[in-house]
Amino acid sequence: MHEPIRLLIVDDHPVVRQGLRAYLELEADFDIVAEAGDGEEALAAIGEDEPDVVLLDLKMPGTDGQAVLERLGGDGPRVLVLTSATDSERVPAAIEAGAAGFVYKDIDPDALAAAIRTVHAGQTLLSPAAMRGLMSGGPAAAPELTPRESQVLGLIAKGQTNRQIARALGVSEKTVKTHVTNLLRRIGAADRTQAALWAVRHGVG
Amino acid sequence: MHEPIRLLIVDDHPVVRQGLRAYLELEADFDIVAEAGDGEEALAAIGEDEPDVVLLDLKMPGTDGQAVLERLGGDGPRVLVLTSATDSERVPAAIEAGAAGFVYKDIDPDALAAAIRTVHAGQTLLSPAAMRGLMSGGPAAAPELTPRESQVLGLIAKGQTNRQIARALGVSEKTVKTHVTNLLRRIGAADRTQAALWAVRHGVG
DNA sequence: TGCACCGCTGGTCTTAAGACCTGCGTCGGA
DNA sequence: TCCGACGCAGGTCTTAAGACCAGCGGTGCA
Repeated sequence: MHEPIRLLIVDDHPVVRQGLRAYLELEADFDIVAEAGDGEEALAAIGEDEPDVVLLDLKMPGTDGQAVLERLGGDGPRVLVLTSATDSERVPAAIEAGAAGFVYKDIDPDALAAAIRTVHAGQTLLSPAAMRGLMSGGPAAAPELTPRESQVLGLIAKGQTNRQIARALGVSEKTVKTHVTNLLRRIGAADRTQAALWAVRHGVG
Repeated sequence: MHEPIRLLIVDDHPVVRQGLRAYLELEADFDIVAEAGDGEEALAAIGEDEPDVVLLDLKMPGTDGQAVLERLGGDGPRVLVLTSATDSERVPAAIEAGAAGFVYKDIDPDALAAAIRTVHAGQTLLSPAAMRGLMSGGPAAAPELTPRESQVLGLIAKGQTNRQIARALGVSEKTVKTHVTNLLRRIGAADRTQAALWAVRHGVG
């Protein structure tokens, strides 16, 4: 009778956490012992709930995934980094800090379950080719925004309110809100402030 | 019987506009014909209300003061730039674009009235020494934030919410809000997004 | 001693923001 | 024709944000 793998899901977006929980709960050998929305909560959960494997998003406001890894110092649970195309430049540093591997957030459920079992078994999820691919080239590609979303993001990055953007573009505020909601989801930002900072980092606007 | 000087006040902060109106209304030879909260409103007001002198803040989200000056192309009303210690690096470009002078926002009311009359009379408010002082040295000095305000601003610039900041600093959210309110006023930002962008530009955080 | 500044915190209130529901019309491609 | 993407816009609802009222205690300076 083997013990289930105790999992902690760490991501600042409830949608991502819920999505991961929804399919990880279907695996009989997984036990999701906690969720955390930021690094501090994650560290607390690691202390209290003693997960075997942490699914850790690196990009979180405040105490982020990298800080968690550094606080752990290679001790404790195995850490599987959740990343996305826009954030993969952080992965090498995370591996350096003790992560046992990484998966893309849009990985299919079976592959994710397999990745969890692999790191739990003490292996790492690193192939030299994959690491080289990650480290080659310049900044990560920006996610695909529609032309209008890019335009709205550019104006957010100039500090405009939705109302101002609506006026500038000659559309309703409701329409702007829709674009904002959509672009936030695409770039993985929780709010406009993060979106503005993202835009600055990625040379938008 | 001479005509009053028709004034347009352009600043995105209602507090600033109200403050200016409060003391300019006391001058018998001034007639405040309009206010505007951003560059587009300003241009519309210039077309409709035909001010003689525009008191123009350069730093506004969206269509800013510089854009207004460029759109005017040196035609139309005399423009007196409202600036603050943190924004004086924009003044030379504004003068280049046709502004007739500049005053600091914290100027005393009598001096402001005199400045308005001066530019209205066709003169400029530029002394070579003042311009040299503006253009010498590097980036403008940051306004004086308290240590705590700087700290909070740094965390805003990392995309944190008030709640997250409160947790990170070990204080109440109420306290964070107070610091935010105070620092927004000091740096002249209308909201946290603008504050974050300001911080990025000024190397805070 | 009085005052200003600082950090902390409570309260009330308004509103901008954002999530999530919906639907329409246009366009392009299978 | 159907479907997805896109842009536009309506609706409902929650809540984070921010303004502005207040107060406390500590510190430093005139």
